[in-house]
Amino acid sequence: MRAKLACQQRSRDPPKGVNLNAHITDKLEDLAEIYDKVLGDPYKAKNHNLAANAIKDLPFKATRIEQLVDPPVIPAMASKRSTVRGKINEILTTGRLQKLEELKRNDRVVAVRELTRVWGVGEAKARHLFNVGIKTVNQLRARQMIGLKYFDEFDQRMPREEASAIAGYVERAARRACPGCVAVAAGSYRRGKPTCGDLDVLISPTREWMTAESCGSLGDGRGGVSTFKDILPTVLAELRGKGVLTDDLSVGKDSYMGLARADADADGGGGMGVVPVEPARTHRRIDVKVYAPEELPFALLYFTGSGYFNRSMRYWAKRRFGLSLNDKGIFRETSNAASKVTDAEIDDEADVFEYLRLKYVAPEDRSV
DNA sequence: CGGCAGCGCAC
DNA sequence: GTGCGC
DNA sequence: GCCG
Repeated sequence: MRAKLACQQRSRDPPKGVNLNAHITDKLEDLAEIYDKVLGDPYKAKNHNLAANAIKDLPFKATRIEQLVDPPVIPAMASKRSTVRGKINEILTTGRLQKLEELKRNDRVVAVRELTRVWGVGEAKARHLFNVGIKTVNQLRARQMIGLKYFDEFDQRMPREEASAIAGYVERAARRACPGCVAVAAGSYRRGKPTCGDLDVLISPTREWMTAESCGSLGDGRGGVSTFKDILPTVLAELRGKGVLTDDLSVGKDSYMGLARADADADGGGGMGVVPVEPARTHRRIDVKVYAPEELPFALLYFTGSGYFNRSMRYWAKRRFGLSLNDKGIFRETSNAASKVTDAEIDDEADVFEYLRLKYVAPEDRSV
C-alpha cells in the first residue's frame, strides 16, 4: 500500500547531472517564482515547478510537445487542457512565453522579486516597500543603514536652540534661492517646545514672486532661481554644500526628508584660516517642504500639529461641514483638486479657523 | 468548488 | 493574528 | 495550476 508513496521511493538513481531542457525549465521556474513571491499564489508556483523539475530530469532535449505528452512527464501533461502544457508548447514552438515577458516588464513584479531575495522580506513586506517607493535592495540597504548608523542619535531630542540654528541655515538658503520667501520651522518647534524630535521647515515664495516667475521676469542672474520647481533642489544643493545636510532619506519634487546637523560651518564668524574642527554634532531628522503661497496657511496648520490637534480639527470640519482638510487646502468630500474650496480668502491660519467657525488657537496651545 | 502541510518564531 | 522561512 |  505504501509502495507508491514518494516518501518510500529511492530517488531516481544516477542523478542526471545536466539539464538538457533549460530552454523550457528556466522560463517555467521564473514564472513559478513570480507566482509565488509576487502574485501570492504558491500553488500555481508549485505546479509550474513540478513540471520544470520533471522536465529537467529528461535524458534528452525536448523539441516537440509530443515528447512530453506521450508518456506524460507529469500526469497533468496528458490532458489537452493542461495550461502548463500550453505554456510549454508555446515555448517549444515560439521560443518565448508571452505571459512571462509581460510580467517581467511590470515594475512591481521586478521590484518585489528583487526585494524578496532579502532574508526576512516576503511578499507582504516587499509589496509594502514598493508602495512606499523602495524598489531595489540598494534603496532598502541605504535606508536600513541610515537607521542603524544613527540609531542612538535619532533617540535624542534636540534643544530648540539647535533646531533654530538648523532652520536658520535653511532660511538663508531659501532666501537666496527665492528672494522674499518665507521659511518657517513648524512642528513642535513652532509650538514652542523646549526640545524637538525632528524639524519641519516649510518654504513658500511670495505671491509677487510667483507672478514674476510665471511671466518670466526673474532668473536674469540676480541670484534667485527662475521657477518654482527649482526652489527645493537649489536650497538642498546649498545646504549640502555647507555640510548642513548629511544624508538623504527621500528627495521628491517639493518634499525632502533627510538628516542635518547644526554648526556645520562653525567658524562662521571665526575668521579664515581656521582649521575646520570636527563638528561631531548629532544628526537630526529634518523635512523641508515647498508650498505655493495659497497653500501655506494649510501647510503651516498641518505641520504645526499636534497630530491629535489636527485630527480633532479634521473631525470637526468633516462632521460639521462635510469638508476635508489637508496640508494643501480645504476640500469638499475627498481631496481631489476639483473639489477644492475656493470661496474664501484664506491668507493665514486664522482665516482657516474662522472659515471652520472655530476660535483661533495659537501654536503654543496646540500641543493637545 | 474547496484543498493544496504545518510548524516555530518574531512582531 | 500575520508574515516569514523552512 | 491541478485534483477529486
